[in-house]
Amino acid sequence: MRIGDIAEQTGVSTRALRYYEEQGLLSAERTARGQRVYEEPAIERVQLIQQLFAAGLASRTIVELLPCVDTGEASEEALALLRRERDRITESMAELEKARAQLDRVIEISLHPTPEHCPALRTETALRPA
Amino acid sequence: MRIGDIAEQTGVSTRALRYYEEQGLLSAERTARGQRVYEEPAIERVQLIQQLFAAGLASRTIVELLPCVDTGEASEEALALLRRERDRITESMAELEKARAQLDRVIEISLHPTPEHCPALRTETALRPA
DNA sequence: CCTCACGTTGACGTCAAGGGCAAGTCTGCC
DNA sequence: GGCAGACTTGCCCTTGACGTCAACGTGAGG
Repeated sequence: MRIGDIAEQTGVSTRALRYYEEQGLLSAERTARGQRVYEEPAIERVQLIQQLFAAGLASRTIVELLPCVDTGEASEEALALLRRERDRITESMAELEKARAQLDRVIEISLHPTPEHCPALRTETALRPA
Repeated sequence: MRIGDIAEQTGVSTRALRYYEEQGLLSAERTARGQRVYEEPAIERVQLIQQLFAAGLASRTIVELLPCVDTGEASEEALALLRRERDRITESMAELEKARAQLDRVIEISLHPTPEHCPALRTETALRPA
């Protein structure tokens, strides 16, 4: 498969794919004339990379973790990195949940306007009658 | 309170606070000579802004939502925006969860190496005996 | 009055993940 | 063998949330 095929099947631009290669995230064989040739596992690989990007991992972090994903082995160092990133993700999820709760509260209030929280709704005071 | 106090109490840099003002996220009175003066609610406000940033909202989006947060009222448009962002956050959380699961899997495997998944662990095939 | 930390604006730098363009090359198909 | 479309590298551009530096004003204590 050539780069355009991978782009089509993953929804990732060819520019991005070349960028991944540049960053050491994705490797490809080459034809005699220099064109990139991919095997099917590349699709899965690209999707994994996208997921990790979406989770806020930096390319430099991903490049350190991919070998572990491939071999199933992780040095102490790599293991620590894995755990740090996992914990960071967990924290991010908590942050997202809090932010979503804030938005939900505003949505609720704007849908059911009651005198108490009309003027200035504060997280704490809005719940008390005072 | 002056800008340094807010910075200290929120952990947000003075540069960031001025940026927030520039973006219309945070307002401040001024002394006769032009120095910013904040009231205490500014602290809460800054923390809210940080939360929304952490949730991936852009400053332009936040600037549209803050009035709703203050008044508890939202136009149809604002309400739609609120819902879009809430849904986006929900999606992000799902993405994070998937990525975390991937990392957890790598951690598990590297901790309990077994022959099956040593060579190349694939999401699907790793579960089947092959 | 001096000092010195703190404040001001303005402008430019950074960093990451690509976008986009140019100029040239390759491939597949008629 | 010719053409269109896909591919190559190289390079600069973009966006957002600030960092950083410069050059200068402010204000409270000694």
